[in-house]
Amino acid sequence: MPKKIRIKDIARLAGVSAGTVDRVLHNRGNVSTKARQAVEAVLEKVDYKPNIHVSALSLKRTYKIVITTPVVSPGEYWESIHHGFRYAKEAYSNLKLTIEVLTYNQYDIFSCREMFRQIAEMEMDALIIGPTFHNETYTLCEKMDERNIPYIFVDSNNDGTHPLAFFSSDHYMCGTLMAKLITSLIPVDSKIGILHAVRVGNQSANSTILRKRGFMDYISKQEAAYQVLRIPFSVEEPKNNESYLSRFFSVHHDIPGVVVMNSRGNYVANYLHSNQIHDVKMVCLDLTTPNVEALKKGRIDFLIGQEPEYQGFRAMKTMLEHLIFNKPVKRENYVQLDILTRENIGFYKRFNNIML
Amino acid sequence: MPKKIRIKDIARLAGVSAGTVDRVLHNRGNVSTKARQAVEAVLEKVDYKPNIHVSALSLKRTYKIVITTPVVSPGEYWESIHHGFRYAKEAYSNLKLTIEVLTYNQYDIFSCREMFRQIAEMEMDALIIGPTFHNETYTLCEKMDERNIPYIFVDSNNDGTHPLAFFSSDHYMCGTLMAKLITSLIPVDSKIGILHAVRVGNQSANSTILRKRGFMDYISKQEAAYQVLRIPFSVEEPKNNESYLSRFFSVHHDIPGVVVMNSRGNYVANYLHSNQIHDVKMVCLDLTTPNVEALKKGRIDFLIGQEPEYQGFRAMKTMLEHLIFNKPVKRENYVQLDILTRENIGFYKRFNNIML
DNA sequence: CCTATTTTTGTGTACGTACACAAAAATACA
DNA sequence: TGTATTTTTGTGTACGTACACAAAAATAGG
Repeated sequence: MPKKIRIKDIARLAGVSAGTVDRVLHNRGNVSTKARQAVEAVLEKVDYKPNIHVSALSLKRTYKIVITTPVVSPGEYWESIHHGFRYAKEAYSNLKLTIEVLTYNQYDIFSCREMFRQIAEMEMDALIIGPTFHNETYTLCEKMDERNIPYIFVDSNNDGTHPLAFFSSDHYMCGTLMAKLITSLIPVDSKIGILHAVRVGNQSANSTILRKRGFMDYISKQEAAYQVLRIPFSVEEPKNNESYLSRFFSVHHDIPGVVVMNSRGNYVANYLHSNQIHDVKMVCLDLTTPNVEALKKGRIDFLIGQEPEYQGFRAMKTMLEHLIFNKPVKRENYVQLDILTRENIGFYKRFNNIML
Repeated sequence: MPKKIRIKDIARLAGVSAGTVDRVLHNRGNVSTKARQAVEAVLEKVDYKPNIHVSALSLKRTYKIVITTPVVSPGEYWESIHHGFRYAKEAYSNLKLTIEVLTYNQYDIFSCREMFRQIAEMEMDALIIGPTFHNETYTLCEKMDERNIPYIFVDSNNDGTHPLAFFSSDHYMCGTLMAKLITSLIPVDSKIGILHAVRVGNQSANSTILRKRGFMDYISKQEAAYQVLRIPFSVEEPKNNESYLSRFFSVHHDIPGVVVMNSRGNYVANYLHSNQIHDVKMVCLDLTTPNVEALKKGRIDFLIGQEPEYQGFRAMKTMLEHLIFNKPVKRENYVQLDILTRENIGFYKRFNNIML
């Protein structure tokens, strides 16, 4: 077992002092070419891994990180992502961190535009973005690129930008998986109800669209001729949903399976239950509190999880380790698509134990 | 934000020196009743969380941990558990650890008995056990209890013993889940082939038996009348398996689904493929390399994962934090039952990112 | 009451890194 | 060449904990 190499060891091997090694490691400048080369030569040879816990302990300066995401509601998807942020912050509680959370209304493009305009001018060391509107996000990122401030996406990537990294599920594959699951539950050639709300004002290839594409591509590749029927639904304006659903299910009273591609599956599941419409198999998205309840009660058959806590945790962790320890970063990070049933939901850890 | 409380702070509040606080925290003795009470009173009030990274840094003594599990083969279940052990060891690489791995032949009770006899007498600070044979494990644990050496199980618990903790899947629920999945794939009232090898010499309620029970209980609760057929198979003596399988499938050529409750699902999947028997849905266990391949090729429909890397990681981590930092331990730890398909297997992280 | 012994308590150092500051070397300029 | 200035380098301290060791207090024994 090779002994751990320390800064002091590198200094000795390079014939310089520890201070010089430190300056080279952190690009602090004020190092002669000769000394730099000597240190770099040693670094080439040895496998130096700084003890990040000690680094954190010795760190003096304060880092400021800004987070912007859609508004957070209890028990919902974005709350889980924020849990991840907080958990990472605790894991690095010996660092001196200032974290500012700024949320926008994901159903109001003007709210987002105004918030992003402010953020673009703020003092900060790094930015974490939960994007919704493509153009607004793009504009913000352009500004960040200009100012040389690193940013990381959670939930989705945003085309044309240059993030340090993103943590997201593969939305297309998510749709494919949902198709696979619903078709395994229902007879061949039958109808499938599909509910996906496209957000007004969002011109981008957003996650729901990608999911739908993955879904339809899978269906069309099957030998069986499924009939996919769109169920009207609006997350923004819930008042009409009851009537949308009742109209749909009175026409298609024989529909054997429904897929919901946003996190409101519980709404449909509970509608069906309270209207005594049984035997409709359901595949839904996200472990929101009401969805999990519906799953446990057997009103939803499969629920897909996108590791939101993990996304938040990793985004924050990656950013901190980049900023402070200069750790190399993997840019593309697709998270697991967890398949949950009432049988295995109880063991799903989310957060209690997983990290650190 | 409340400032972090340190040993020094506790000392000041209790009117003693840092050394005394240290002695109380670590039960090192040589503390007057008065001083102890003063310190304990302060500890009641404040939320002291030692900085375990610094603790590790300051630690002088070496800890020895013994691991015993079945023999490890490349790409198989137990190798993943050992990956977890190693990963945890790396995560705590600033600790002074001596780890001794002693494996036994899980198909030879005498090999196990002899190995455990030796282990019972060895010098060590802690033991991690991957149990197979109930009585042999029980005897070893009795000895450990006597010697006051803590032990943790991975993969299964062992009745009647007193482990510090165990990390295992809920095997009964695993069987239930497999039943749920296979019945969702095949027509009602059809036949199901089930393959589960009971190990010779293992009288205990072992994991396979529990899985079978969970499976059968689920099936018998269904309205549909499935017919469950046992497929003969021997992991220990593979030479007859080919003929077992050919006999079974020639009789039951119309069987629509097969469940394999040990990790050899790929064997059946590939048999079916090479004998042009298609349209047999398969639900199998464990992400061994050959199983994952069969899943990706579409020869297996659902694969259940039991987080073996996580089991190993957590077992080691829990033991270290107990031994060294005196961290409170949760005894019962059931791991996730991950449902994998060819669609989501690619995102399954196992180890690359998860921990630390 | 004094000394010897034991118990209790406090102090100091190491661990590996960041960074401030002082010291030394190199360079500029007269 | 000598002094001033800048660049480069080395040293020392802090961070929070474990633990060795020395100092102080309490107790025992005569």
